[in-house]
Amino acid sequence: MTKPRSRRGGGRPTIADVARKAGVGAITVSRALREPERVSEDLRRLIQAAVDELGYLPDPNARALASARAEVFGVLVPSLTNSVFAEVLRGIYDSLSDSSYRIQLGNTHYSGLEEERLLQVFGPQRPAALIVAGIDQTPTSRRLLETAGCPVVQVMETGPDPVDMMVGFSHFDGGKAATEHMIEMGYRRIGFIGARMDPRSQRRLAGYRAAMEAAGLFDARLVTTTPVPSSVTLGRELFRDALAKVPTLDGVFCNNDDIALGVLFECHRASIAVPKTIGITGFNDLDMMEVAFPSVTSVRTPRYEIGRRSVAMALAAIAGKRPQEPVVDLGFDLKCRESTAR
Amino acid sequence: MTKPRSRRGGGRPTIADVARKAGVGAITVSRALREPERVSEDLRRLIQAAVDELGYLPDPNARALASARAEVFGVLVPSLTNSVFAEVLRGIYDSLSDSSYRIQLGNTHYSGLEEERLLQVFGPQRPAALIVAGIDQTPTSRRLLETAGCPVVQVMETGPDPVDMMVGFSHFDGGKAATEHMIEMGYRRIGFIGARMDPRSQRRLAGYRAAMEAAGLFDARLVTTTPVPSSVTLGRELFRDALAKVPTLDGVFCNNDDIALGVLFECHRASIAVPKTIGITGFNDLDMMEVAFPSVTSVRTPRYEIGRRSVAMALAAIAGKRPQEPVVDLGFDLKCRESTAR
DNA sequence: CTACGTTATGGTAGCGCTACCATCTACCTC
DNA sequence: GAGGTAGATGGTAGCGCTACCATAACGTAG
Repeated sequence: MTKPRSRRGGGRPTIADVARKAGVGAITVSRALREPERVSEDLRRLIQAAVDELGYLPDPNARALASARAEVFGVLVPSLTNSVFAEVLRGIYDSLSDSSYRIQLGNTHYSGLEEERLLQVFGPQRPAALIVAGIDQTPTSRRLLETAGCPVVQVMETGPDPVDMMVGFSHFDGGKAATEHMIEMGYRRIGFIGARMDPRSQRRLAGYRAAMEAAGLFDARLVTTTPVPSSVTLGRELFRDALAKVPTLDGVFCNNDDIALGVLFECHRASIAVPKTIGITGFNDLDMMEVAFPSVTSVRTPRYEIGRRSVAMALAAIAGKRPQEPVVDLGFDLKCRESTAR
Repeated sequence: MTKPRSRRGGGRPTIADVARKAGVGAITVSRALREPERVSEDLRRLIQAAVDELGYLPDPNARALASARAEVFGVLVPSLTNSVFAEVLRGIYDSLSDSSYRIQLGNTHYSGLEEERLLQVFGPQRPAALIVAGIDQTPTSRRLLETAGCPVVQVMETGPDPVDMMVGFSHFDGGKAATEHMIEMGYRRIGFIGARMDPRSQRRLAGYRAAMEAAGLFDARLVTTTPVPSSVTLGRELFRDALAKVPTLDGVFCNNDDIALGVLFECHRASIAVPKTIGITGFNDLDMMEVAFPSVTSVRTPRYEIGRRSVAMALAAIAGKRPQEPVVDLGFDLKCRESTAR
């Protein structure tokens, strides 16, 4: 008359099985697994033996329900194919692979509405932490983040008024530094070429504009942008447009490296000398920019490090040790290469 | 003397609150939400009104515990930065964004051991489906997949003996087709350049070798590989090595497009004419291959479609409608471009 | 020797949902 | 009109864990 083992559960061992085998209470097994220091050495060993013998693995769903907290990091990025976010993700994953946290990834497609929807999906699950790209959440998203009841890290940028914590750098300063470098190298009719034009791109453009205006070089006709998603192909096309608009163009600051690569290829194709006739600067400094011919000047951004740091801050907050300074600026690094070496 | 609302839960509305407000049983609310067709029109409306008014959102953890099934797709890829997998992921995400499934992503770093660890983490959660890259799982991983109790889709390749279902294409055939094309275009001393050399790269190499041997052109010295992770930089270096080893080299079939791009840049830098002196073929056909100068011949692989199809098959299996044919070969498409147009 | 922390362990009562089975009401069928 | 069937609804009993509180055992102070 033994009660049928676990009608629904499929028969894998539960904490009660372990407790029985070890001759202790279920709660002690639970403790031994989560806070070993609160259980005596002897019992701990006994319980570990039972766990090993039965092949017991705690049920994360039951755990989450009972403790009102899932061992899950929710991560929201605007794009999966943009290698910039891929590197942030890599940093996040590498920092979390030793822990028992799972990662739930959402793709917002650069849409505030989609971000809201995903936060609504993530929220009820009570994640351990949320990492979101960008600082321009909609009011609804912001409220959802504020009421999530877990640490929140906004990544990629820094800015005033964090929801909770922030790790990133100033895109405005990056755009400004890149442009100033080109001016310094003697370029004058420097175009800005940008696609997608998400908030970060906008701030890079603002940095470009500030530098150009400070040098008395700004001209609205130098700016060529489109809301269309960025790609190498698009870089080529936008460059053609820019050149048609301003034939005297002598340099371009590209919104990102994909665009810059498109420009570079088009220069090859049209036999335009780089850096002599046209100077090129990219943004992000993907691996290939250094290898390209000529090598391309770019603003190196700490993507991987942003991922790592965001997890470190979240874990600290979970452990109750909130960082002194909730906003971390990791800076950037202008890599001057052949494409602007006039 | 009302009992304190939800000591632990934080006070958000539960299914019982909705049931009370709508004047029905809790189970009817549950049904109205999950199988609306089994509840009468009237009650459905009543319940929906109560749900909206209270802002009720079901607790996914409680749901998962009670039903022994989480609304989660577990996805395992070997790399986050390799844009090939990024596109597969994009396909998966796009196919799942209308559903209530969450996605839990694991990064195996091309390691069988890490794959095992991740499957061990994913398993106890009882995911609705598992999508894993590759068909060369370790025996342990294979057993974990077989006993996961949910649909499993192996993606990127096809092969005999699927765990459950498969969507991909033949890397061997792809490598063979690319090599045959180069032979046809008149190249003779065609090198193979490959990095990482995961199982799929190995099969592309095997395809290359088969084509070369069939033409009586194979020479072991033509093959240059390394287990080091692939990158554009590495492409350049391996090409230099290959050229030093076989100065009469007149073409290269590259393991992937990153390598091909590195080769192309090095040719520019060393003033080697492409396609005249050296022909180049890549693999995957990333967006930029068409834009490169000269444009680069490559094997277009249906990455995005693999992602979409894998989800479609998994969802069908969840719904009890297993596809007739569990192995789907999506093929590939050789894109002949300037880099091999001798 | 009593009072009182302090530490180690356990029992009970949920967490919020759904599987399972029971019930109840039409609506047939013969 | 008895019996059967299908469809709609609800009650009960968990799912496997942990929060909370109780208890026991052991010092240590007064």
